[in-house]
Amino acid sequence: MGRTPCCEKNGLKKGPWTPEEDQKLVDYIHKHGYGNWRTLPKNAGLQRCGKSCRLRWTNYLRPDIKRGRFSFEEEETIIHLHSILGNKWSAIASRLPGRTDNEIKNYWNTHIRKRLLRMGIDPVTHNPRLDLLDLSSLYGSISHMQHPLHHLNPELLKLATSLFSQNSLLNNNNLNRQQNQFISDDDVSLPYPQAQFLEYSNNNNVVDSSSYPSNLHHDELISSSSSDYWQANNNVGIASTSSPYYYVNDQLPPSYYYSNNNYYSHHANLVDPPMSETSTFHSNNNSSNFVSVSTPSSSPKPLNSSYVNGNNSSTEDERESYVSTNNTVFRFEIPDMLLDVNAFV
DNA sequence: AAGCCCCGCAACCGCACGTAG
DNA sequence: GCTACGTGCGGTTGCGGGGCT
Repeated sequence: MGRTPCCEKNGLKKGPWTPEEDQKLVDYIHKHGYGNWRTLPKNAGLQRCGKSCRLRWTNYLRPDIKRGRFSFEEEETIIHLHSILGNKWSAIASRLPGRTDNEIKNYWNTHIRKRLLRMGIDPVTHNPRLDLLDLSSLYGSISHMQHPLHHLNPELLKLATSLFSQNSLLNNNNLNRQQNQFISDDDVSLPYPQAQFLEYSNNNNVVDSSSYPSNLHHDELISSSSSDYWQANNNVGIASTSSPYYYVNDQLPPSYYYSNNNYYSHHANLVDPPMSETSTFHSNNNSSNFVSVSTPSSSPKPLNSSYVNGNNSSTEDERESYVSTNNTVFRFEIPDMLLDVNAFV
């Protein structure tokens, strides 16, 4: 025996609400409160089903609803919570005062999701879409160096190891074997093999793993809840098993960092200048000794570096170019000469 | 100016879950 | 345990506005 529908469709209005209907609903709720949505429309003189009334009230008419554009902080919160909770819009909404699950869901689907896709990030897993990375070309360039270990910065080896460890290329036995030979002389495993951390400091120096807060251990990071915060060495960070990040300027949303008078997204394909579609390693003109690895950007929009921290002067397009996610970022300090892989061929 | 297309968002739909009788 | 009810939730739809040709 199936349950009866929430309302009889016959004679009940559907579609957009009129101001008169809104007023009736608001007046009734102000006078009698809400609850028992099935009988409410009849008592309020509305030709609507209770469900429709409830939706209208909770998503639009409720007095505590905050309307208008989402702030950067709200966006960051949504992205972060989504990386933890998935499509639990009501749970996410409960942490964003004044925002409804419907509003957040719409905003996700129309803005954030598309943005992540453009950035080469899987909006479901919040991981870079490594299937888009042409790691084989990178590896091919490195692997036929005569003495690669003598020339490569250990950080670069770490980077390559990390990337290969995540990439489906590892399923290729031949590549896997080569890689094992390649790194066998040194233990270059990342300190956090399952969770890569953005590492940088306020003065543009890369923060070594050893400078993580001394009382913060790997196991704690990996097992901590994703909303665990720690503060040490004047840095503020957030530990997240699904989308770890480590940021240092508590005035910035966690997806931004500051370097050489420019703000950067965690994702290197958002930095200025735009990345090439084909190369994997890019030198950053603005910070001469940084290398960023990104998934290819599919954004057709030009990028600029004039983003002003968090104010409302930027256009929506500008915002879209800069808003990032709390995802993994690879950022390593590598001498310029090492950037030219061909120099070792 | 008209037609078309795209996109954002409000609203709807169907299912799940908790609870009372 | 079964049924009906009330409500919550996530996915989807479709309207309307704006931009483009």
